[in-house]
Amino acid sequence: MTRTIFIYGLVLALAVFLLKTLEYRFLFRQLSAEIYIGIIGVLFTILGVWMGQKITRKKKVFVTPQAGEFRLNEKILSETGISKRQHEVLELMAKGLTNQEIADKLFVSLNTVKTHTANLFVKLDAKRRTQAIQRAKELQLIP
Amino acid sequence: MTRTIFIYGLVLALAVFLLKTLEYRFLFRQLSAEIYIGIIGVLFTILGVWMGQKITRKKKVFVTPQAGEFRLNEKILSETGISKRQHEVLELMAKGLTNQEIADKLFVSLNTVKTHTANLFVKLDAKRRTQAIQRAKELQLIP
DNA sequence: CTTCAAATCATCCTTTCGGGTGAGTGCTTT
DNA sequence: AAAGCACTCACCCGAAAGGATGATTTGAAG
Repeated sequence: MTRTIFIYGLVLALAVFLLKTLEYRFLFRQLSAEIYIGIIGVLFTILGVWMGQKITRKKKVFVTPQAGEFRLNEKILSETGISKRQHEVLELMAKGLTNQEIADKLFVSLNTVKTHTANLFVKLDAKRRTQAIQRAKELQLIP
Repeated sequence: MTRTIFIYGLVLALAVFLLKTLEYRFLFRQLSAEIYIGIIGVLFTILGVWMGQKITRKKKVFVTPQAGEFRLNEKILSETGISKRQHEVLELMAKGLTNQEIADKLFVSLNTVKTHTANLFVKLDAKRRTQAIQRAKELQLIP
């Protein structure tokens, strides 16, 4: 953003200087003022279009984080107090695995998984696993 | 798009005319050419930004359908043979509601919802509701 | 009018979830 | 050393989910 504005200012200054220099040499007597203004207008319109895209494109990158690749929101992760192990369980849960399948995959007992899920539900303020998944996606804790 | 270009042309012509008229009356002797050009530049830059946004905004609507808003994939919906009612149930299921809550919301019995979910699982090739939700999202049947 | 699919509801039975509670181990922080 | 936390596991119990099957109604298509 800052660089975009800087470049804009640079081009603006350059254009003013350039046109001013040319004005008294070749163009002023050969071209009418209307055409002169028109050229400037078109030039800066193009510049404006370019600038506008730069600015809005960067905005869209920040506003829509779920578009494209997933990036874990570690801030919220620490805020909710979800541990690594719990996050693992959460991911497998979201894939549609049962507690037993999760237990097998993580080489722990079913009861352990149930404890993890129970703690997850509290931290995610959910009553069911489907709700927990929904919440976790909103909070960008899972893809 | 066409209207945007039309408006642009209109404003361009208007500006040229306006500035040309003013030029020989008040400004030309009072303001230096640099400032004069600068004003034109800034004006048309703003115009360019506005135009660029108009154009790219319309492009984004057509080019990136899944980024941002959700658009149902009706092709897959018909391929899987999921009915309207089943799709309703699917959406509520994905929100984390229990079968009983879905039944209350749709004014049908719990058994009816269970039948719908059972049929959904077959059509989505899922064994559990969490799996069904996962599959449905992949197939763009739900947001 | 018949056929068919969708939607509705039911009953029976099994599996999975989730809540509550207690407890042992190991690592880090104080 | 003691406290705190994450991780582990266990048992009990009720709620929710899921499987299988049969039945009725209704609207659309043939």
